Amino acid sequence: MQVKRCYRTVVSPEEETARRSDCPTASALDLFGDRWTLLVVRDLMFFGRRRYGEFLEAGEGVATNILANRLERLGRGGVISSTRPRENSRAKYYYLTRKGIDLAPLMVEMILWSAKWEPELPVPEDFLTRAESDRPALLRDITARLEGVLANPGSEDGVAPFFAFEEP
Amino acid sequence: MQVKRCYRTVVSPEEETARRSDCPTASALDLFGDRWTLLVVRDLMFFGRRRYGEFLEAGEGVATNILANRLERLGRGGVISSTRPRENSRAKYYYLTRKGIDLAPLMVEMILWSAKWEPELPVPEDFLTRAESDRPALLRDITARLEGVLANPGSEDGVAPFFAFEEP
DNA sequence: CCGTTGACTTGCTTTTTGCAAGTTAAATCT
DNA sequence: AGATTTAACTTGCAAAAAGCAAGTCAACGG
Repeated sequence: MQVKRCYRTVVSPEEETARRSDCPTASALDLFGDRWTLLVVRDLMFFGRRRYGEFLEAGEGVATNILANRLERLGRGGVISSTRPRENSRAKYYYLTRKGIDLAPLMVEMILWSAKWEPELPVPEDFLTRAESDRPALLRDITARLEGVLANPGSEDGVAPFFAFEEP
Repeated sequence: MQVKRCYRTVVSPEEETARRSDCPTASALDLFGDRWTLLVVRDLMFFGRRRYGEFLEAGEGVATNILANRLERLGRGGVISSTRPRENSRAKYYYLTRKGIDLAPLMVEMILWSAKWEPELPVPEDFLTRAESDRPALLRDITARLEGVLANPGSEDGVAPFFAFEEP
């Protein structure tokens, strides 16, 4: 069994961007194939979180260095970007780019799969029924909100969480 | 910034199945949030690979122990299962369960996202056009093939790769 | 019977993760 | 205005996971 060599990204100084293969699946996994990256996408997409501190408090307990690393990776991957709301502000708002917004179908399928196969997880009923009855419409809704954020990413107005996923 | 604790799976003796949170996204990532797991799903789903050696030779270069670990994890997660084609045969055929087959929409969205945003990757034209023109039909086609395998997983007949992804 | 193949396991090294503590400049309070 | 707090990170170190090479062990093929 002869096997090819694997070359992969390095965490530290400047992460390489070499990809393992030309497979689209492998290439996507090179960018977000880990336990944290898609959670920040989720936070941006469904929970209206957009700041470092908000991601940290999201509940799953990312380490601060890992979060910083994943934000950087997503940024270099073109999935997110960031602005300061005002000049010289220390605050920083992250937001999904068009490429990031385009992950919505993937995220929705992931949630639906989990909902179906681990029914004890709390997924909002109306999310499921809307996904069932008219998925394209649901996706248009999600996308439209995110495009609103993208159009004015530095707005200091809070971003409303996607209705189906408001937290208690 | 107060942050909650993270508890996670362990590789060695008996992997725990504790989940980090009730979020469906986080829960899914607990199962397949890494660089290799979904590649074996891809192999089973699109390339007609179903044996250990075939996964190894897939081109991305998984280490043998990692592959064994991921197969075990997917098995425990109910995504795949395996049979021996004949009694006392050492050969072992892996196959997607219904839960695994249900990952098809996720996988397809992932491929389409990669194809869109990294256009230099070689994705078969007809896959893209079919996905564009009638995605449900494409998914039914993929699913039907996999259900064929599931109905007779020990068959020693080769599984044809999904037409769109045949290799050179 | 004997070397080969297939499906792993084991042991060790390197890389990545996790965690706690530290840094720095803006924002807020007194 | 000066002191304190907060936000967004770094840094250093320990623990876990990934990567690599080599080994096992029972069928299989000749």
